[in-house]
Amino acid sequence: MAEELAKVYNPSEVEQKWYSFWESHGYFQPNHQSTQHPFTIVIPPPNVTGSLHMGHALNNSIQDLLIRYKRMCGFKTLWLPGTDHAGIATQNVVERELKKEGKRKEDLGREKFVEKVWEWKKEYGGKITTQLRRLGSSCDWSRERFTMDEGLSKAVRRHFVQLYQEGLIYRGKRIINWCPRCRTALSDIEVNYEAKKGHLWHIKYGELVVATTRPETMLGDTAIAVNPKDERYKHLWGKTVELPLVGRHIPIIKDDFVDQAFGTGAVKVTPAHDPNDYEMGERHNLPRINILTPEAHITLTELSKEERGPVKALEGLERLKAREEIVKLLEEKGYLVKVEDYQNSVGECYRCKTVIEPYLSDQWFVKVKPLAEKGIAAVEKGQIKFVPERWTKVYLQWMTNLRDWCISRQLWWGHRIPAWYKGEEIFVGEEPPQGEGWVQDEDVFDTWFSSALWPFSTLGWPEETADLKTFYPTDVLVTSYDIISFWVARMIMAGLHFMDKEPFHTVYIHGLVKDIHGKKMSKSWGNVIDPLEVIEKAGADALRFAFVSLIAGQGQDVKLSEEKITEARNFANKIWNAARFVLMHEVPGSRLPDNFEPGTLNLELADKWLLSRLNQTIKKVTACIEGYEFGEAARSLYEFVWSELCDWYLELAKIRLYGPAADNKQAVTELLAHILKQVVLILHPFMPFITEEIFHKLTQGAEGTIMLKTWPKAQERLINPAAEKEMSELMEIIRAIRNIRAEFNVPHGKEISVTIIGGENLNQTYVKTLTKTAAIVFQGKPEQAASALVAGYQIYVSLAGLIDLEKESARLQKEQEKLANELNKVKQRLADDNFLSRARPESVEAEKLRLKEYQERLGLLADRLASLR
RNA sequence: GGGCGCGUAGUUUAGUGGUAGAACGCUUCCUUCACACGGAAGAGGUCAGAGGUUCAAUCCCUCUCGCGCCCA
Repeated sequence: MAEELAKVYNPSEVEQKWYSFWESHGYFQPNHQSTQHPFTIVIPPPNVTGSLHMGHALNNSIQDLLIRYKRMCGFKTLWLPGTDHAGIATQNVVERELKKEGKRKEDLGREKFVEKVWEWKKEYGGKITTQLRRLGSSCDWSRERFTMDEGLSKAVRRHFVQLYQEGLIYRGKRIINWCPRCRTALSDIEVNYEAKKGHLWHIKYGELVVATTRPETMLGDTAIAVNPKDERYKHLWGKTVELPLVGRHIPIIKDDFVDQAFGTGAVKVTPAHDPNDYEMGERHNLPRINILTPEAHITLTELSKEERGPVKALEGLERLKAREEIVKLLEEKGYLVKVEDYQNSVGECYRCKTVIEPYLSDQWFVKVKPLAEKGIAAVEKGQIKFVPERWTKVYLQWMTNLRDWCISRQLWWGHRIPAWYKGEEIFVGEEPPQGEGWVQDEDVFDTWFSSALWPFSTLGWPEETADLKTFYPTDVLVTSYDIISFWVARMIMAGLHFMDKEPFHTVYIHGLVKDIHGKKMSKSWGNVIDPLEVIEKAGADALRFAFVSLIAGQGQDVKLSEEKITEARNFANKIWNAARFVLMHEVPGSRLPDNFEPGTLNLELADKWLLSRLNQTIKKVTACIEGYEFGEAARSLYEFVWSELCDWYLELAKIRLYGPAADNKQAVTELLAHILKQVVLILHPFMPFITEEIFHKLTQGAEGTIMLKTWPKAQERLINPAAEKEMSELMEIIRAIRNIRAEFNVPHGKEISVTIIGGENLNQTYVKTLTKTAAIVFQGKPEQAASALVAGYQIYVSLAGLIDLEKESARLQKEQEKLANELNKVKQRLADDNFLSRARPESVEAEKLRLKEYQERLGLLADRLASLR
């Protein structure tokens, strides 16, 4: 007998052991199958400041499942890991640290601050990669990358310089989204719009009344606009009005943009503080007067001396405070006509939720249109497929409505823009310019400007490395739908432009992890489940299996609960105990050869049945993984292992294992070992740790790691419909007898006698063992018996002294009712000429069969009932 | 306003043009030698509502209601 296993599986004892075993042996590296076709995934790089949350856990469970599967299929498999420098987020974290010491980053200066971030990164940045290891992720850590590595930084410079040379990058003063807290520009998609309750202030401008949600910006008004179709204001065209408080004279202009139904139909125009007003300003050549500092405090420096005087008190006020004060002033001076409640949508910074300020400043932009066109074409032509398919539309919609991408950020942490200035001169290049007096641009790039290159910068681009040649384009990108626009679209554009080849052929989009009620997990809700705690308590395998089995077909959000994790943990324990059972009965030295052929054994019905089910399961699981139906694959494995293998087969195997015949014992133990081996192989991508542990116990270490074993191929000739049919009949019969035992409270230990009319050819041993039956006969209807009709057999369980005639009659009547109901439906259908003439002939045949069957069963039921009376 | 998704047992859900499946929870029984993180049996569903297509709709189409998300 082999080594005895613990009664309860303890994941924490084995998981870390196996991970270091795998990593130290280099099994995650692609060189094990060096002759095969490559299969590559690049990890969506988590923020270097981050720690593992459930979103990562789901995302990486899926990637690892694919990677481990492909590796077993013999691909030269690379899963390339790394982290992202996450400009704003990381800078914020370190700034917060500084704040604890009472310092601001300006106190350190740029160089010292950036040094500090690097230090911070060195100390804490590895956290998430350790955590990814805990999850079992089989990433090739020897190729780990960071977006600010020298190589990747070079790639970013190349990215910028080449686009600049191609005329796809320009610098200019534009209205951008400004976060006054982060004090940087943001791209359009980094702003989240929230519906907020606000007010609409109606203010008298000369003889006009304008409505505005932002009265504080009036200091920068340079026009009033009305719609040219608006007859109400025809008489004012071309005239000027005096701007209240400030006294500036501003023109009344006509512009189609103005919505006649908004407020009074006349709007104030503030070109420096509103994107639409900016456009109007462009069309009408209006001056742009900036009235806010980068911190969004009022500044009057662009006002003339005369204008400044009356509003002097506002200088330096924060924007909301300024709003209050200006409203107060307007009211005092009689300019305020009325105030209405108004709901409008307010942009917030996606990092810190501060209200965004449309702000006029010098920034770098990418002309995305030409890049987007390629990105659209690649998807339309099917070179890139989204799974599930519906995300294609989201992607295309976004790509067709792109505006130029603002890529400069006023941060210190990030890739410094490789542009230098000397007076009016500008130099753009990968290396600094020669000569004196050049000053480099202060700004850094949007982090996404570097992560757009991730699928090839990580492989060595712009160098033509061997890795780049082998592994680009990558195969599948696995990510959630919330970064399709941030990241996926941009990688596609960059890949097509720089590599002339789409970066991946498939984008697998999964949902977000929510709590059981579909609510987002957040600290303030208190509904966060920490993946590391789960791994600690239930094991990484359980967490992974819980996730994967929760994945539904359409990429819905995943609702995670403690219960689901417990279920998965219990499943791991079930697998463990099945293995324990097999190993307990293992015949010493009966190690399975690689070419073990189960068909050569002396097989009986249950064996044939299980082999058939196993091969069906292999087929199903393989097809599901290939078709990205991971949830279905997991459910099918669960069903096979728990119900078919454990609940039925192992119980039937015990007949031989605990019985007298020694030769049968040999066959069943070998078969069990074979089955277990196959099971752990197909489970391995789902639950890597427990399967490695069992595989090692089973093979006594002689076959090395399970990771590099070949993925089982379904053997068609072992698929046995006859055996499946026979077994399922037996299972029905057994269930029926058990049901009778339970209904009539037959004591657990008491053996019964059963009659199965016509059941001579059934496997009696199975029925006897699983129903505690002493004797089975095949004819004669016993008195004092409960009966059942299944699979065409009449079954009688003798219950002398136990039968309650009332109860049995009630049971049968219930059955009769149900059947009569069904029979009626069938009769109706068969009486319908339309059905007979139009339904498929097979359907009609099936109905006729059912009619016959129901009638027969009803007849028998009636007999039975009559005999009870 | 435009778009997308979802409404199936108490809960979370799978699924299919032809008798609706599971898990958890619940009820009853069982510490039998793989497992009580277990086994056996059972109760529980007008498949959101209304129309339509069809011989036949939970499934396809339209509308309504409810929930969620994205974009403007």
